Amino acid sequence: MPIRFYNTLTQKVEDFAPADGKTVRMYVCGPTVYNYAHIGNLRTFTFQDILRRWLRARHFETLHVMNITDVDDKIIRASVAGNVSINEYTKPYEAAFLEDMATLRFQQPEKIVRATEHIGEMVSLIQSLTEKGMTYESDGSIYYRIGKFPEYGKLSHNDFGGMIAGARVDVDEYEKENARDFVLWKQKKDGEPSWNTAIGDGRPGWHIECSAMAMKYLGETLDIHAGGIDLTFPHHENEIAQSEAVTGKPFARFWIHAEHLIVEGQKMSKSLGNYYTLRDVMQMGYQPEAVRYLLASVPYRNKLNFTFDGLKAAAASIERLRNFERRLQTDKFPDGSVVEAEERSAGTLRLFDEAMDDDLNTASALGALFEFIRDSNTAMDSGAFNAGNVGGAMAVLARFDEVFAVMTPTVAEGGLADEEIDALAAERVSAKKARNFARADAIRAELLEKGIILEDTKEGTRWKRKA
RNA sequence: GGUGCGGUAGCCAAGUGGUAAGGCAAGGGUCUGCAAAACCCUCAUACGUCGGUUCGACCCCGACCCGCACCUCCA
Repeated sequence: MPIRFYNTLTQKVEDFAPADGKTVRMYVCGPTVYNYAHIGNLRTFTFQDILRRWLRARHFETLHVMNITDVDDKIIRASVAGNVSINEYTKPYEAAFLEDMATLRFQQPEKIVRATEHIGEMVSLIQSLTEKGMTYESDGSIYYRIGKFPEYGKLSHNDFGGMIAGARVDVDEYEKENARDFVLWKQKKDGEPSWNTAIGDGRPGWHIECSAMAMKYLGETLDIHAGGIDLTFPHHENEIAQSEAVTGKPFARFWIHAEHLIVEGQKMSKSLGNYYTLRDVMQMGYQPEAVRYLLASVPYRNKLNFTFDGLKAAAASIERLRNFERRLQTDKFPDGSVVEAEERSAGTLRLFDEAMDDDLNTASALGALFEFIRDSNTAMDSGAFNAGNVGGAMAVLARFDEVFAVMTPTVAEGGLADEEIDALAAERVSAKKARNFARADAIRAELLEKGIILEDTKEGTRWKRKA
């Protein structure tokens, strides 16, 4: 079975393959760097990372472009208020975002592009639109004339026909022909940043940035355009209008949108006090892997209810996975190989892949994985799992971690090094042998304090870091 | 009002026209110097409500109730 994705454009789950059969040309709407990313943003970006990783797991190459919006109304307002340039204002947030990406183990897109570095491309695109009669000027700004693009609304499945047919609907302080016409180029305002270009002194509208950058790096028709569900309208609808009016070709073959995240059953908002950044959550003592796991475990088209109970459950689930891996690595199994165990590994791999192929059904993929772990543990307990089966089981975990990427613990800064832990663990074993249980327990308590858990097993003492 | 999504056990969540994956929590057990940790077992006569179609529906159809999102900046 091929990979299938739900395509917002057709409202159907469709078989996916890149147009050239090899490289997936994918554009994702990245952050507007006017603040730290919140966990809602990060849900969408986690989805994008899972998407990317799965495409690669399925042996496609990726040409993945993410934009960074570093000029927009909010940025300008904040930088003016802070009396700094927009560049000075956005740089720290851009750096923070890249840091968050790394913390959550997102693979780097092949290209990360900034709006302010592509003003020329935007201007050219606006000029092309003007040549086609798709624009008009009003008050020195340039607008897109949606009345000239009959397919407007095809992505969001809204029928704007009535309004388009109607005469002038001026609901704005600006003179627009149609209420839904959107700005391509804003005339310069005093005290605000601007670029002096062939189409005037001003700055680009938000929507044109993505059309211009996507087509520059990926060509006229992308394989995938992804983003948060809220961007469907108007942002992506407008991107289609801008791009297709110029090229006459479909802008993207697949539009994939991630649902939003809510917090404790409510919409996340600063006023409700349930607005969290990754930094906030980590300061509360949670590991980034737990955040990543939670954000990845609910299929991307469902609303995700982010709760701290859920975060704890995610950490516990990761523990179970790591415990299984540790058991594979440290237990002594009989020589040989058990056929059923081999079949179990192969079957799980198949189920896992099928679930992921099915529109990235991560919940179902996890179900197959945990069933495998339980059955494997049972087999180990009853001697029906041999040394020759370790490789197959490790391959299952590797497949899982290729996309979920949560198996390796994040080592806290200033934490104990492995060697120090080994030494203390060894000292405790000696103490135990000498029946000095007080000292042994003291060491255990000390390590636990630092997030290290000791386990006594038949094969000796082993340790792990708390998830 | 328009468009779209969803209501499955304490919580999260998958799923199929033939009678409910998985995770967490909880209870029981194995192991152990006691613990901890780990592992195993148990855990929805039931899938928002009411009708209909069907030999049979949680899964199809209709109505209704509830929640949410977008239609304006928003991941």
